[in-house]
Amino acid sequence: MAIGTGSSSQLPAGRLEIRPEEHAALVDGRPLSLTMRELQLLITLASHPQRIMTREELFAEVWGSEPRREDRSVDVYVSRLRAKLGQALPDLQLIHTHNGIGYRFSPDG
Amino acid sequence: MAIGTGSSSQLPAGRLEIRPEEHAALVDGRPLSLTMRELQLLITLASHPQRIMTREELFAEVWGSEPRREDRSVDVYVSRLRAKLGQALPDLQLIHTHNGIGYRFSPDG
DNA sequence: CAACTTGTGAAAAACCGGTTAACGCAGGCA
DNA sequence: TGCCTGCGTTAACCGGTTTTTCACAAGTTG
Repeated sequence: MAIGTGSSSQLPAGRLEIRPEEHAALVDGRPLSLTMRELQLLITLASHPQRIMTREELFAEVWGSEPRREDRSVDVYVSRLRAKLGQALPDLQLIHTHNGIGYRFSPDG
Repeated sequence: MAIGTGSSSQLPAGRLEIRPEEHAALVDGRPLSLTMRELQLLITLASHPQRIMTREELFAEVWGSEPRREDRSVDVYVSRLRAKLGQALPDLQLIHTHNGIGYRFSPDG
């Protein structure tokens, strides 16, 4: 797993590679077809590995504002992201739910 | 045992580490899966080591209100907390009962 | 022992999260 | 312009989890 900090940065080991500046996320070198929101959510989560992020934090970074009280957008996008990641990486559970708090990205599943 | 005051603060020696701002409690680096109430109760207890805290104090800090007369919620959550802590740290008795008064958190068992 | 206190399991109620579907909007194009 | 397509948002449903509450067993105190 790698998050590119420049278009040249990448780690050799991981299967998932994220290149924010290229608007791309690759699994085994093949690009996932993510929408803008999905990609930004993935980037945000992956930028803080192992850290539990609240919906407010995620919404702030991806949407750039505060969610209204009952906003489920983050949930919906996490769901879609999981679906696409799960298809490319069936064996890994990268995004973990923390009930009552938020989500956590774990690079190693 | 360490209670993080910022996401960087941590003591090297202890096995239990609490990071309130990350909504996490770790034993030997591995996160306990605590619910919100359980975590808040642990944080509250651990924030006042060696101090006997009454049910009223604990309830006030965790629930943010006053318990009704016969409320046993604190007891129930202490029980659950002990169960989860006891599984991760079988040799330590971190939460002590003070009959007729309340509970006390002792970092060293 | 008798009265009181605490521990714990379990039922009931409330809440939360995953998912799907429906809707609206904007862009592309004939 | 009118249609089509894809994305983002919102709402609703369902299942699972958490919280609350209750009941009784076990422990403690005097």
